[in-house]
Amino acid sequence: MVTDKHYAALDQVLELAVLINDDMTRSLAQDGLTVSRTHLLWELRRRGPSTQRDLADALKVSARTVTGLVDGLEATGFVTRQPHPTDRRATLVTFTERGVRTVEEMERGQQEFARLLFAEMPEERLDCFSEALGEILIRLREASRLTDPRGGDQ
Amino acid sequence: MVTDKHYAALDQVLELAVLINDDMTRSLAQDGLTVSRTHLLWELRRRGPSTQRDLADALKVSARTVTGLVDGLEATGFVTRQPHPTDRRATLVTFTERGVRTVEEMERGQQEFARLLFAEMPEERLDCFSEALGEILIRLREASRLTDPRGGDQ
DNA sequence: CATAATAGTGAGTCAAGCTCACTATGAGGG
DNA sequence: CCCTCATAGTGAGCTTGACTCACTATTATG
Repeated sequence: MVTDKHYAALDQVLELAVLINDDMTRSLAQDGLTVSRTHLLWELRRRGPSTQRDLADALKVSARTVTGLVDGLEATGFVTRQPHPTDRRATLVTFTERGVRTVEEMERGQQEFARLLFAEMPEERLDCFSEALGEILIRLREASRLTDPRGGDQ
Repeated sequence: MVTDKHYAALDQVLELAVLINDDMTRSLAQDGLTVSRTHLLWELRRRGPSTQRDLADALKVSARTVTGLVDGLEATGFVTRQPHPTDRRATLVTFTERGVRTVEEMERGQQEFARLLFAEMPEERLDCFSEALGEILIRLREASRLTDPRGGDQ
């Protein structure tokens, strides 16, 4: 049985997804940054200097798309392409000074965002929320794994 | 203070947004339907026959964009354009038979989705989740209202 | 009636994804 | 050693969905 409560909760979840998305889009529209380019920067931060191939795999995007994103990020001075030390086919994407600074700013922005969402929430409620959300994510990941044509089982 | 718990919860929320988005994109890629076209269908369902202007406002999108979406939906036979009875500048977008059937199917899909996410969850936890999410949405809407250049205060 | 506002569209731009075809390089098998 | 195949990256060109600007047709108003 699906009750009204379930529907109400679903509506909340959908609204959350939309608002989070909007927020991301909006907050990054400076300095020629876009959502996708920002994803790439985050991934680069997580992995350190990487080949475009590795970035493509990590972002679940075609190699061609990464070429375009890196083109953009290079043009605006966030990253540079370096020759790969051992594989002359590959290039290493690395941060510039400016890129590092920008990512650090984005991290501060995320801290701010966490504060906005949760700072006023009593710990008990946060725990409950987090546990429920954990359950939901498990189900969602499972459903996603089953339907995703890219076969998201890593 | 922002604690590790806050960060963990934020990560969960971000993952939720991504998964929900992916799910929407994937589940609707049939019959020439896309996310935006589907949004328009939902809005049309909610409002009944509407002018493109009204749809543009409701979807917070330019009139030009709605023209394109309606073009697509008309081509695949989900909606038709009818002359407005009193204003000869305007056109009314209305469902075809097929459009109605499709929207009803989508509603069943949403029911299924609610079941997937919440059916196994004890009511207590669902209540707590929903309340916490409500708080969060209030803060998010507020933040969105402040930063949104379109001035989302209706 | 002249002017302003509104509804919709054509043309052209941009971001972000895709595929296909291509070059350059690397890795293995005879 | 060389021939073949795989891999890394890119050029060209397509799609969707957003945008703006300029335009037509119509309505509303001073």
